[in-house]
Amino acid sequence: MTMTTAEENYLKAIYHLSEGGTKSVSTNDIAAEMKTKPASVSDMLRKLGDKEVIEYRKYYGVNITEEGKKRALQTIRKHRLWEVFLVDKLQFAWDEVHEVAEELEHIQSPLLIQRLDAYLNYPKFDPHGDPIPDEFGDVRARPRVALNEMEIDQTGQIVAVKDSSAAFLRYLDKVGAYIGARIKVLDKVEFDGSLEILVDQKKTLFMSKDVAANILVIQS
Amino acid sequence: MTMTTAEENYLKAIYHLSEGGTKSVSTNDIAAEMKTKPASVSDMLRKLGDKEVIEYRKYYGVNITEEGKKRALQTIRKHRLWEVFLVDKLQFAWDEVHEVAEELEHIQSPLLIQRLDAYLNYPKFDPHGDPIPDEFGDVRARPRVALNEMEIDQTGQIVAVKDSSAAFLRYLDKVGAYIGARIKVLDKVEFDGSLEILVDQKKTLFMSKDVAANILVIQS
DNA sequence: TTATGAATTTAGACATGCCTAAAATAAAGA
DNA sequence: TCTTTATTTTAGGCATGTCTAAATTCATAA
Repeated sequence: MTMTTAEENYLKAIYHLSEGGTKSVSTNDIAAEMKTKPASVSDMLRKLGDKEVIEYRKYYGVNITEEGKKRALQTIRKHRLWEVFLVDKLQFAWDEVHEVAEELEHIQSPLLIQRLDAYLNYPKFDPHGDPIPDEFGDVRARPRVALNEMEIDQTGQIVAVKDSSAAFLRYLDKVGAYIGARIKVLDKVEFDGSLEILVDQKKTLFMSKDVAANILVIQS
Repeated sequence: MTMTTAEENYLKAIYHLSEGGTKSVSTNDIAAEMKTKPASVSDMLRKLGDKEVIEYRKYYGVNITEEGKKRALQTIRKHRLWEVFLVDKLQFAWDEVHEVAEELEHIQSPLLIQRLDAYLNYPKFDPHGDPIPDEFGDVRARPRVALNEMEIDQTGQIVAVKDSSAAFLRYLDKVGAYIGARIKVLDKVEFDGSLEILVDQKKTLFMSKDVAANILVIQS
């Protein structure tokens, strides 16, 4: 069973929207992610349901199946391997690679991906720090550290929070330290363990040791 | 003005069918080349005519325009650069690369091609010995030598004949030494200058110096 | 010059993937 | 429970690119 480029893109979006939660994903959310209209999404969900890569109950959103997850991870694997290629071999900057990888990921050739993987020396993470699934869809989680344990000049990406209270999340949102933000430790104050952080290469912000201890980071 | 993958493929086919001759290319020939039906070709010719990459007079075949030639050569450039990448970097065999390159050539990113070209060290020929057009569409013709001038162990590809009489072409066809065949000189007889040739890595054949002098080869 | 046959084009269908507008459904509040 | 509102689906249309079958055009040979 082959999938079109559009089908692969929808499945990838559904996979990403499913990550973390166990709840079904809504038509509206998929439409927003794919930058299409809900009506187009309904059409596609019927098709993906027929192919049994998602479980689709009209009006109740979708859940991705095991088969669907496997497929999505293969596409993600290809995307991330190409990103490594573009950065490591062709000198692209890490923030220039996404669009091109979005096209390259749909090339159909298992041999190509196998050879590319070997050529890149079996990388485990892409230039954004995201893990590259292996050919079976298994991913190696990158070890997380609390932000307050990082040293000056180390960089990474915020991936989670320990305290997910609304108040804390509101605070993070306010200062611009969202999940996914790329950060660098500019300074650490000996006296109280507070930190100065550079967010997304532009904004600096100060936070107490207690706040930093609640933020989980993967280092890069 | 952007072109779809299908349009690019048709234009490339028309370019190849135009090579050499100055005559227009027929709908039937394009259909054969593209493995589609003449009716589908007619549809596409109208579209390509509207875009002014071909000159299309109903019932009289098509001629490619200068703009069309430029576009076709860009696609061919991408195809051949990817072939070099697959063979030089990913250890593909020269006869395994065509299908994959056929997909890769449609990736839209001038920067990618520019970087790939540099990374491959600005190759002038692809693994089949075909010239790679530069970014302006100019091609460097590979120098041709008569087969009888080649030395033992040298390899190349038959690209033309000096004597194109029907009798000679019939002879070539009979022994399997068609235009495009990849050959290797296995032995040369001092006494009469006759040669032993390996064709397409499987068939060996003997030919006189006079026959060999009529066969033009690009060396690889 | 006209008829015949081959090449080509047109007409009408179908699949994919998108859209807008209208209808149907679910969920939440009175 | 009933009604309102937001979400979702369906209906119908459009563009691309394919097909078969029918109509048209060209070119050749009687």
